[in-house]
Amino acid sequence: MSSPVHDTGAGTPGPPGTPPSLVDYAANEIRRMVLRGTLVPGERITEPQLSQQLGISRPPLREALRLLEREGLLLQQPRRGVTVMPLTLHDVYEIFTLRRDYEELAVALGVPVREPERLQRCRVALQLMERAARAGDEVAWSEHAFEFHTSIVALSGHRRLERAYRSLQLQMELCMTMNRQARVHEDFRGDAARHRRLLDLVEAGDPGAVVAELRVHGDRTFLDGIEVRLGGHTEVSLAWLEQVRAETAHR
Amino acid sequence: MSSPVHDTGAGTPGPPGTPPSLVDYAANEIRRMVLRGTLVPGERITEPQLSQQLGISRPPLREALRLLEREGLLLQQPRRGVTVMPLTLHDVYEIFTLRRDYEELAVALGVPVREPERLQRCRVALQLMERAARAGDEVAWSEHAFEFHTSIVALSGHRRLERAYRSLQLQMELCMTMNRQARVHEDFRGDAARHRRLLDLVEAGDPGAVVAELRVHGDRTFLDGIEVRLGGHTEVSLAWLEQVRAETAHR
DNA sequence: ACGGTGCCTATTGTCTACAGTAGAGCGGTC
DNA sequence: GACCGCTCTACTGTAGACAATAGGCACCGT
Repeated sequence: MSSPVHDTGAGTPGPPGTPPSLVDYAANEIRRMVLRGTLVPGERITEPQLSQQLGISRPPLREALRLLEREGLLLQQPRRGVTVMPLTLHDVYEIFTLRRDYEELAVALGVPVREPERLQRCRVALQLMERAARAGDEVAWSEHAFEFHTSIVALSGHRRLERAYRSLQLQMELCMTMNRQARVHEDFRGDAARHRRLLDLVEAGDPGAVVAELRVHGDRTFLDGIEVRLGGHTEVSLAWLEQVRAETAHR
Repeated sequence: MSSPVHDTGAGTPGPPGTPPSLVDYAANEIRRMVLRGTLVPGERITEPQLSQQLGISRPPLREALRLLEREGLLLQQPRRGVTVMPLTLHDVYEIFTLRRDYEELAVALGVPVREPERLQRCRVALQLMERAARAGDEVAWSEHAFEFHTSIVALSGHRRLERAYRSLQLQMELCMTMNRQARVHEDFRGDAARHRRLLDLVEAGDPGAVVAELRVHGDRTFLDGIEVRLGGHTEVSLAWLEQVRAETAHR
C-alpha cells in the first residue's frame, strides 16, 4: 500500500502541525481531482479503485465522499455509487445568484469595516493577484482571486457566511473547469484594476458603492460558452442568462 | 442489539420505498436528540455508546456525525470527540442575519410566482399550522411553521437556497431548544394571522411588500432570554440584538 | 506536601472482512 | 431471431477488530 503523503493542509480543524486526518486528506485530494477535470462529470467513481489510488481504506474515503456530496461537488445515488455532479444551466443560475447574494450580504454587514486588521487579508490577496497577473500565471491568479473575494466576504466576520461562500466557490471552479477548453481569459490588467477599485471602495466605507461595483464586476468568465455545453435548460435560467449578459456587457 | 426500525424518512436521496441508509437513520435520530435537548451542548458524545444506543455500528455513525458537524449542529475536535455545538450570541447573530437574507433572496427570485402549483405547498403548510394552532399543539405548530417558511423559500425553485435554508432552520431550532425553559410562546392566533398575511402578499405577487412583511414578521421567539444564557458576546452582536429588538417591537 | 513523570485506560482513527443488492451477460424459450 | 429470465460478478452498505493517541491517575522524587 502506498503511503498517503499528507501534504495538503487540513480542511478546517486541528492545531497546525498535526497530520490531517485521512478524511481531510481524501476530501482535499478528490476536490482537486474534480476541479482539475481528472474526474469527469457523469463518470462513475468506484470506492475500491479510489481508495487504492489514494492509498487509504474505504471508511475514511466514504466519509470524505459524503462531505463532498454535501458540498455539491459529487452526486450520490443510493446503491449506485457516486459521480461528479453534472451541472445544468439551472445549477449555474443557482450558483451565480447565491454568490452575488452572499457577497452583497457580506458587504452590507461588514463594509464600514469595524476591525481594520481584516483589511490586511484583502490587501495581501490583491497584491498576490497583481503579482500573478504580471507573471502571467493564470492558475495562481485564479487562486488568489478566489482568496480575494473570500477575504471581502470575511470582512463581515460572519463565519457561516464565509463557509457557505467557500463551498460555493468550489462549485464555481467546477463551472470554470467545464469551460476550460473554451476559456480565453487573459485580461489580467483589467481584472486587477477592477479588484483594486473594489478594495478602494471598501476602504472608503460605502457599502452601496461596493455593491454597485460588484454588480458590474461579476465575472463573466465562467459563463462564456457554458450554454452550448449544458442541457437541462429551464426558462428562468435562460432568461436570467440573458439578463446577466446585458448587465455585464459594458465592462 | 435492538433492531433499528428505520422509521424516519431518508435525508435527501433515494427512491421512495427503499429503506433509508443507516447513515440517514442515525443523522435523523441524532438531530432529534440534539433538538429535543436530550444531548446538551458541551456534553461529550462518545461513539461506542451512541452506536450501541442506536443499534448500529460505528462507521455509519461516524458518517452521520460528520454530516451533522457540517450542518452546524455538532462540533468535532480532532482526537477529542464530538459535542453539541455550543452557541454564542454571535452565532445567533449569524443565524438570524443569514436566515433573513435567504428569505429575502428567495422572495426576490421567486415571488411573482411563475409556477402556481408551488403555492399549493405553502397553502397546505399554512392550513396545518392553523389546525395545530386551534388544537394548541405547540410542537406540531412549530414543525409546520418551519415547513411553511421552507415552502416560501422553495417558491424560488432554488434548490441550493432551499437546502441551505433547511440547514439553517435546524440551527434556529437549536437556539429555541436552548431557550425552551424561558419560552412562553402561545400567541398562535397572531402568528397564524401573520403567516396568512404573508401568503396573501405572496399570491398578490409584490416582492417588496413580502419582504417588508418579513422584516416585521421576524420571529423574536427564539431570541427571548437568550442573552442571559450565552457568553462570547461581541459588540456587533449586542448592537445588532438591540436593533432587532427595536425593529420587532411593534408586532 | 507539592510538582513532575510515567503508565494505563478509554476513545478516536483506521483497516479488513462479510452481507446484500444492482447491473450485466448469457442462455433458454416462444 | 427477439425477448424474457436467470445467474454471476462487482460494488455498496455494514460490522467488528486493530492501532494510535490523549487524558487521567498514581507513584516517585524533591
